[in-house]
Amino acid sequence: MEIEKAIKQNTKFRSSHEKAAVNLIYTSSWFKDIQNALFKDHSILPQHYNVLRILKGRHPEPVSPGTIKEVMLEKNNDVTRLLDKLVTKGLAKRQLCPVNRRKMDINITDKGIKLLLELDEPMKKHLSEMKKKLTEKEAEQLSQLLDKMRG
Amino acid sequence: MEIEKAIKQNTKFRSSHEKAAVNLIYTSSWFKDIQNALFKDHSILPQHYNVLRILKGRHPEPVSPGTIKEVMLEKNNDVTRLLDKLVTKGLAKRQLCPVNRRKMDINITDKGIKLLLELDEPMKKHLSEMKKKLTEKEAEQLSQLLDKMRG
DNA sequence: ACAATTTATTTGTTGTAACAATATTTGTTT
DNA sequence: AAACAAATATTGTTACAACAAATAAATTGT
Repeated sequence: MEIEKAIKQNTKFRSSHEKAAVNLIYTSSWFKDIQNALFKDHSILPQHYNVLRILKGRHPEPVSPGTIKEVMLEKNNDVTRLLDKLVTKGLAKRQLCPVNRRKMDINITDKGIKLLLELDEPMKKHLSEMKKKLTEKEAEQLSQLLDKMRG
Repeated sequence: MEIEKAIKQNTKFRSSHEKAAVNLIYTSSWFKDIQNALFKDHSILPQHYNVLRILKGRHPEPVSPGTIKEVMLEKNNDVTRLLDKLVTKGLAKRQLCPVNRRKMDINITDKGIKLLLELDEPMKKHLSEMKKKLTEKEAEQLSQLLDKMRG
């Protein structure tokens, strides 16, 4: 559905750029609602999943909160308390970095890895839904436009 | 910058669709950070701005919280307390709807309209930044791809 | 070696988001 | 008309986000 109809807008947008901006916010919110539902059974949010993926990507190397923040999709988050939650849930562990004691060494645990494995199937299904809607070429094009938009 | 570099990803994405999904979240977060900064001086969030725009769009007709929720960009929000804030700040007013007393009549105030006017200039500037990065055609294309992604 | 600066993370606080539960009014059925 | 169901908004509660301030360790300059 076109964005005008999705938000029941009667007046036209002032420009294509404004329309694209509104569409970006609307679509990302729509997308995040779907993701939230995906993770809900495991009582985590998309941000937590994102961090677990980062940790697993470097496993068994530890990662510091600072590095996590740098590579996270949504940088605005409170990494300390986000990690608190993962540690409390037993999905990650946190130790003082012996080399630089200002830092923390964060690692994913076996339980965390297991959780990612469990989420693998639902995630694939989620992506396959997307593949029904966008061709390979369109997905690439979308990425390129988003890259370009950020300049 | 390409999304891989933006999030310092060493491994390749599993598919173009996964890349586009990650890029969507990353870009919308980036975009929202900019918007947050725009509204910060007035102590409101993008959601509040969005609601004020909706109210102004129908002014002087009142709008109910339910209708607001329907047409909001981010539907997940708590409309009641979002309106509480606007009312407290004197930007909107809330009265019982005389026709259907389950409903509330929400209106934008003069102060609210004035705030929108003040934000008009910064918003235009914001959009013109975007116009430097995407051509008219590209902005349209982006909207179309986002529409298509939602199916 | 010591003070000042920078880096890395945590903590405190306030505002907002998510979700379920609760009124309250209206509409529907018998 | 009374009972029941649906619609609409609010409230309560817990979790999370935003931002500033604080802590603590490493680095730099003198």
